[in-house]
Amino acid sequence: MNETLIPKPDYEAALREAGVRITRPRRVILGILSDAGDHPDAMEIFRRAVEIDASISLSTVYRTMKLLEGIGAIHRHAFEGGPSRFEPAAGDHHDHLIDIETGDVIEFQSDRIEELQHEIARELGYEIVHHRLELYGRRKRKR
Amino acid sequence: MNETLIPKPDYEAALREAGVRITRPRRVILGILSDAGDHPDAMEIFRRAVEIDASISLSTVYRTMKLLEGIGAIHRHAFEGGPSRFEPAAGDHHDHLIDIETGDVIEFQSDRIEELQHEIARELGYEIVHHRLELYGRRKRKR
DNA sequence: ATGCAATTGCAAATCACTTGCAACTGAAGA
DNA sequence: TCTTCAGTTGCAAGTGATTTGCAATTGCAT
Repeated sequence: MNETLIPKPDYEAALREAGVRITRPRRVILGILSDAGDHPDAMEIFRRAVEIDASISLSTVYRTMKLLEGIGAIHRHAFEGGPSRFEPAAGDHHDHLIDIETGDVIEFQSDRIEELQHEIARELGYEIVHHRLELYGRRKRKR
Repeated sequence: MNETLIPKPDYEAALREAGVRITRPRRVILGILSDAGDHPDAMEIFRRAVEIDASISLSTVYRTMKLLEGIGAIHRHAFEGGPSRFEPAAGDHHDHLIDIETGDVIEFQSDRIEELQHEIARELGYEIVHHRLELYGRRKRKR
């Protein structure tokens, strides 16, 4: 859709900065993440990885996702009733609308909602560390 | 805090209406849910249940939660990084603020946010079936 | 090129549930 | 009240997603 508009995140630099090795399996997984336009889960990433290097293991995919999440390079989303799905952390903050029929994920953003959230938290005596806003919906058939 | 203000849901009537038996284990679990002021998970409900009737099994707790969720008597919340937690469906809609230090759950409600959500979904060509809004925060120390 | 701690693949383990099955029990009817 | 029997239960085994132990491998700083 608009892949060309999104700058590919430089994962290798992030790894180097985190002081971890840039290994072959990591390079493969990172490549997949860089040009994933969707929100794949670990198994899907594994499937794509095996196409490139058959020796990669699912554990390594999980370990790499955890590592990348740890250094803040990707975000993990545990949408309802399914495995975690991942996306590059690059780009600005957004929330998700999940098509309950297809599993498609649509990103959206609302400053107004963000504001309201902080306002609510503040009133309750809390400061938000992070939040989760997911809309589960069904495509309206145009009439 | 305000247990006395919340009407205890009549679970037994709900079960009867759903045409299922009111058994001893169910009565015990229902009793626990009725006066749970918190948002316990299955294991916690099981622990409380065993106090009352040592023969209750964890499977029955899970089966009962699924049953109650199915008839709409309770809501299931899968907060980040933990097992599902439950709460009576009685009372009006609200979202949750989770204290990331203690796990405490605070309920809040914002008509404005609800409105905005529908507006956003509509603009994207979707109708919301349900949604999930969770704020994860830390208590502000009063100064 | 060498050394070795970081990393990997594989298998086994864990966590939160779910399910198969034989025994048990509400509750509708005799 | 007593029967009857499909709905329920406890227990153990099974799942799906993810994590972990460990021995073998491999980046990468000498």
